[in-house]
Amino acid sequence: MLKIHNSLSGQKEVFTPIEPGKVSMYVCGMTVYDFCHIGHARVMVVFDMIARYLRHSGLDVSYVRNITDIDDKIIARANENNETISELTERFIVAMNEDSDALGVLSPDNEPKATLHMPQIIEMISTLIDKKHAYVGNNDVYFDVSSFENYGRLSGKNTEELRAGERVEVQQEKDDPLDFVLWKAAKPGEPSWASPWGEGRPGWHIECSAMSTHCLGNHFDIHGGGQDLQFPHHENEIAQSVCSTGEEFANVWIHNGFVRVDEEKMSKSLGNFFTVREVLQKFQPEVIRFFILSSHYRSPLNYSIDNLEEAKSALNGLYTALRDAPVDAAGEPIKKTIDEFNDCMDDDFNTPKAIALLHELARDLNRNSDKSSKEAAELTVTLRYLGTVLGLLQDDPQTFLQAKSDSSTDDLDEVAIQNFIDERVAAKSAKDYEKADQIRDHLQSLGISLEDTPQGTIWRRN
RNA sequence: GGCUGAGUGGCAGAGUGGUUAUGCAGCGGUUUGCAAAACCGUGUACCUCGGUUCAAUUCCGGGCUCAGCCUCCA
Repeated sequence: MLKIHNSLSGQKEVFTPIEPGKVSMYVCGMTVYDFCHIGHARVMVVFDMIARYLRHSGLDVSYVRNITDIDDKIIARANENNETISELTERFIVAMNEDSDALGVLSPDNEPKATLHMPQIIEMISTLIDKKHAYVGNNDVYFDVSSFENYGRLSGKNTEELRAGERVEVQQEKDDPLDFVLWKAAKPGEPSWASPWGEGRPGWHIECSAMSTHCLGNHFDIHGGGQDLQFPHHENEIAQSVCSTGEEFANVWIHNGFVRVDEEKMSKSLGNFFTVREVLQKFQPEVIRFFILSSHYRSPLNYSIDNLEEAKSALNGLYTALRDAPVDAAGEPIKKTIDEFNDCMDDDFNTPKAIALLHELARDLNRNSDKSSKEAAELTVTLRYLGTVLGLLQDDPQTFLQAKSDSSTDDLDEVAIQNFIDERVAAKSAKDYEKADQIRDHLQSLGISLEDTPQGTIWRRN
C-alpha cells in the first residue's frame, strides 16, 4: 500500500488515485534560459524515479512536465545574447534533453510549452475575471488573493502574516500587495500575444495552472516540484485553478528537498551551482543518479566531490557483483526480495532503504561461489530487475567499470591496455614478478587497476 | 519577526519505544607470488535539559544549533 507525504497535510497519506489504476502527475519543469544544474537534476531524477515506481506498481501513469519558455529572465538573456527568445529556448531545451537522457531520465508523456498554450491561459484568466477573482489594473491583470479563502493552505501561511512579512515594494496597480500578476502588458520590443487586455504575456503561475488542467483535467492526482516552488508558485496555482474551474486541483503535492553546497542551498542567485554537464566531465551520469537516489527525496542533499566519490565506490561495488555474475542468468526475480523492495518504496519512496537491499543482493551474489547455481542466477535477475525500477544498473558492467572520464589520466585504448596485460601475464609465467609488478604499477598510476582472477586478468578504471 | 523541516557511529545515510540498517573509509583475517576484487570478523552512534514509561535515539515539552520559505528560484 503506497503512502506518500502530502505537502498539503504535512503527513504521509495512503495514495488513492482518482481513477482506479491510473495516475495523473504534473511536475513544474525548467525555465529554459541556461544549463541545468544539479538542483534541476534532482527534480528530474526524483520524479522519474516516482513515475517508474508507480508504473512498476501497475499503475497507468500520465506524467506531464512543463517547459517555461517565456519569462523575464528568458527575455533578458536573449537580449544579452542578441538572439531571439526561441533561438535561446530551443538551444537550452536541447541541452536539457541531453542532460536528462544522460541521467537515465525517461521522457515525460507530455512536455507542454507555455508559448503553445496561450489560448488556454487567456481563457483561464478571462474566467477568473468573470468570476471576480481577478481584475485589470493598468493593462496588467492581477489575481485577487482576498477572493480565495483557502489561500495559504499549502504553504502553511495566512494572509495576515504574509502582509506583515511583506518585503517587496507595493506596486500601485495592485489592490493588495499579495495579489499576483496573471497577465503582463507588453513593454516595447518584448515578445507578446494578443489578448482581451491588449498585447502582453502570461505571468509564471498561470501557465502551470492552464497547462496542468489542460493536459490532465481540472482535478488530478499528483503535483510536484522543488520545495522552493511551494510558495508562492504552487499556492498561486491552487488559487487560480480552484477559482477558475470550481473543482479540486491536485490531490497530492510532492516537493523534493534542495541540493546544498556547504550547507547552503544551491541556486543561481548565490552562484554556488554546478551544472550537470560540468559534473559529467568528472563523473559518469549514473553516479550522479545514484548519488541523488541514495538520500531520501525530501531530505537535503549535500553536493560535494567526496560524496560523489563515495557514490561512485558504492555503485562500483554493485556493478562488480554483476560483472562476476552469471552472464546468461534467466528466470524470475525473487518474490520475497521484490516484496521487501516494494515495502521500502511504498513508504514514501524510500530509495536509500531500497538501495540498501541492492547492496545485500550484491553481497549474497558475491558470497555465492558457484556462479552457475540457480541461486546465483536468481540473485542476478533480481538485482538487475530492481535496478531497472530505479533506473540504475542498466549498463553492461564491464563497460561501466572500464568507462573513461575526464578525470582519467590515461590515453590508452583497450588494445593498448590488453597489450600491457599480455606482457605482464608473460612476465608472471616467467616468474619475473618485478617486471609484472612494474607493469601493474604503471597502469595503476594511470588510474587503471588490474585484478587477477581464475579466468585471467581483468581491468577497470578507477 | 512568522511559518516549515532537521540535528544518528570518522564520513554519507535509513530506521526503531526494548532486538544487525546499508554504503564509504579504518582495523584484523581468508584468498593472492605480492596485490586487487571478494568474503568473514570488527564500532559500546543517536545535539542538550526535563517529562511520560518497567524501558526513549525513537513519544511530549523547553533550550541550543543548522537549513529553507515569507522576493526570482528545482
